[in-house]
Amino acid sequence: MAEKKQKEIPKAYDPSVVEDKWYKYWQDNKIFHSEIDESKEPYVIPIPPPNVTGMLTMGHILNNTLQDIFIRTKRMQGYNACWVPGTDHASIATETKVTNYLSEQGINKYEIGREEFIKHCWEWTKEYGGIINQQLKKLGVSCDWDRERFTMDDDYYREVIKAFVELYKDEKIYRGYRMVNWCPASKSAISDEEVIYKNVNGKLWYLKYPVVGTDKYLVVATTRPETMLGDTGVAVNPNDERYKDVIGKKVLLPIAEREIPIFADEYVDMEFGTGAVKVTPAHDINDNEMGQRHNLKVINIFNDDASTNDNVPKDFRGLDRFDARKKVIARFEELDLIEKIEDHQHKVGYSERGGVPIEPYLSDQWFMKMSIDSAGLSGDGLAKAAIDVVKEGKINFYPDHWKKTYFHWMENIRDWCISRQLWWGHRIPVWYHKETGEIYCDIEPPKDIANWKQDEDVLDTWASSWLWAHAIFRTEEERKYYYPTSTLVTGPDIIFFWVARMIMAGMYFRKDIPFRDVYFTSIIRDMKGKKMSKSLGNSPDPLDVIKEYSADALRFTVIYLAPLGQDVLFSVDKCEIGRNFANKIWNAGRFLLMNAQNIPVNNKLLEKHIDFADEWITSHFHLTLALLNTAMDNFEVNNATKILYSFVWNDFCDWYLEMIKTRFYSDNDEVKSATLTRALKLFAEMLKLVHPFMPFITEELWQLIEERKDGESISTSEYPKLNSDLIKPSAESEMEMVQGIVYSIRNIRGEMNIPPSKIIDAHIKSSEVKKHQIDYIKKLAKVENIIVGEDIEKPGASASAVFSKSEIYIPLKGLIDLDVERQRIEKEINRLENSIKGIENKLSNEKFINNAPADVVEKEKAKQMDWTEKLSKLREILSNLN
RNA sequence: GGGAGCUUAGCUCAGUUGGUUCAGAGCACCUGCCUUACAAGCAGGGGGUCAUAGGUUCGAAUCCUAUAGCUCCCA
Repeated sequence: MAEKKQKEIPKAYDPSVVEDKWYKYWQDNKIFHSEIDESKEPYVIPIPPPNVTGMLTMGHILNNTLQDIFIRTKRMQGYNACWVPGTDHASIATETKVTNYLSEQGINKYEIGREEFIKHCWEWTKEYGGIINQQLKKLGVSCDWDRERFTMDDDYYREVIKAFVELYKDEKIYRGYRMVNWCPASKSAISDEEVIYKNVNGKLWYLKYPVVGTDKYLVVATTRPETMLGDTGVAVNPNDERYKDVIGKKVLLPIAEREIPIFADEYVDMEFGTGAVKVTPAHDINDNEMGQRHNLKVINIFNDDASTNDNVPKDFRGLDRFDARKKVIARFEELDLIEKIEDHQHKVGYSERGGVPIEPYLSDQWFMKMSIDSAGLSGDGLAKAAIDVVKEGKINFYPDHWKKTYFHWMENIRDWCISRQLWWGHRIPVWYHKETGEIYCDIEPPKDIANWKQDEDVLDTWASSWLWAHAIFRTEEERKYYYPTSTLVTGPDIIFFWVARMIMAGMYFRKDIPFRDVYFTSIIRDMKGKKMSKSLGNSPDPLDVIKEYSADALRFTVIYLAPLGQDVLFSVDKCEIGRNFANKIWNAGRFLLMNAQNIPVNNKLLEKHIDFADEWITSHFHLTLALLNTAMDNFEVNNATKILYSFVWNDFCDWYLEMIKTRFYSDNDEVKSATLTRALKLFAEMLKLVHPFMPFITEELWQLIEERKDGESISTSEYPKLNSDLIKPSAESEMEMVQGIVYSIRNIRGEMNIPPSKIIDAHIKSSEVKKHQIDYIKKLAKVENIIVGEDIEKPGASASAVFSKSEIYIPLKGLIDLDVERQRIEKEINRLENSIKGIENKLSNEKFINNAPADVVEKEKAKQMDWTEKLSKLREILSNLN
């Protein structure tokens, strides 16, 4: 390690080599691996498993950086930190991809059969699976990779099946012939949550149905004329005067030539269309409910791919639903049964994965009981317990307002359709007896398997990932130790899909919450506010960004830009924030390490030659730590980055490092040594605070500071502990004064356009400025000679400033521009006058004096005195100038 | 139709329990600097009626009401 220091430290930080080197080091040394350790409290994060075939997005970057910040902080704070990574099998997404891939090869899924198809799925998974995890490693995430899980792993699979059986035996799962959201593209049911509603510019067709026994027509308005083939009634509102006389009569349904009843139902909106609606119980959820109320026939007119079936007239069979629409319209036109066609914008449900309009469709499906009863109190579904634990504050949401959304959904929840007509996934452990139709449900198949036929369906992916929080742990012993987990970091878009269901699963299977805190991340948008997505092409590839700016820079930038609960407007060039910050840290380290090549480090001198600058930076370090701890406790991670940024850049670099330079140039070797030793120690502590945010650069520098043992890492070093005793008001105020004087002088330099090369002097009239502060003021304000005294007279042709009780004069013979100086002073006088006026108004207001707390009044009075004093000094200066 | 969130400097955003050193940061802009850690930098500076209108209060960016605009979720 000694040679390392001798090496030239590059001027600019080069992350490319450093990042891969340390990630390998961390893995080789199992820094992130966790085992049960009863002496330590566990801190656990279950990763939201990305799709096994997914690619890293900016959303993943934000989400995983947050998790890494939490877990790294807790690890350093002495918790047994365990972050379990993994992927889910994404049943419908993966099956769609594999199906498409195979059909490109001319292979039909149904021809090769289930087993063969699943083999292809596994091949696909092996080829593309895990890419995302390799990508995550580039980000520096400290997951325990030895614990990586996949929802289709044998033991996880078994866990899912076991859960199904348990729920079935407890009568929480049932099979029913129900109307579900049918995706004709994947020929499967999907859940309510997988339906995306889009605004569609469609038409409203007004169709004339002849009323039987009259020469009149009843006009119905519809957005889906093709479904008329399945109509079994026409409904009107019972209060609708227009239709009172036709209720109870029948219409002759055109094309189908079938008589169907006209009936009254409160559901019908009199304002919409003509006030008369066609009713298709097989293909619309509301119609289905009306049909049940009025005992209507149910005629299913579609096959599972949404083409018309044999329940429609011959000419109309075998047509895709959109072709059927055209043909129905054409026939109505021939029959002169269209009254009019209007443009009409309405919402159409689309299948999230299939991308086609969903079809409400009656089929046999498996459901899980969710609902609470109408009073919202009990019910036999799973929702109740999950509502309670959030209400009782056992689980916290950040931001808290997501609770409202959560409760609203949970209280209106409907039973969950968990069966999918797919092959890639957990096959439902139910067998039907070939002779008797008897149902058998268990983990193991029936012994006389030849007499049974297994259900063809698999489970919804979320019906496997809802077990994630406990199923990631393999043994009961581990579950006892690691469960409940600590923090879940996820997007609000899956609050229903996943968060709510995990809570239900936790309460049902473990009788305990799955996690204590849920952090909902922001959504990453582009600079125009559009959501980043691959299809829009506005999402940068995170790996390119890492290559260009470094993982540390990307991490820091994303968090810096992402306040809790707010969306993030991101563009790649914003990563300069993180890159520049990393460079700043690098150069601060470089400065100290370069000095360490000439000045010996000696820990025995740590407490020697301490002055107010050291006390001040230590005080500020602990002040910062206090703020940082509070921010982290409240999950204000974005705030935490700002706290760190300002300490590192403004306090440590701008002031402290500049101040220790005066001592590095001292001729007292012990002073030099003590100063450097202390600075390095503080720098190392600072690196620890930054480490969870920027793991790579901090590890690199930490390792350069001194020789570390094999396998030692900043990741497992001890996090700084807050020591409030070290927060010293005396040092803070002393520093404040030095800074104030330095600012004043710099301001004069700046306003007067005096280049740094120009040597100036300062005369300070003050009883407060102490000898030991003068060197610092000289160095920081670039002043050659300073005269301090209580009776200093203002030298002629000088610029002036007042800070606190001190008057500062800069003799500027030949340099001073009296107009500029006058303006400077007048500006300051103006500012003061306004402030004082405000305070005077306040203090002359009796109500303020009477009502405001005493300390506030005192504060205002003190301010008034200080400012008035300062004002009179400035006025004097101004008048002398004139 | 119901709900949630947002509106502060040219841009992107902070601002916890209401108190003129809280009107702030970064970027951009202007001026001066290659000052032996850093030009990815240093020093200085300009810039905002805190969406609008009312209200509560001694005092409002902060609390309440209404209005306008934007975003999202649910039906």
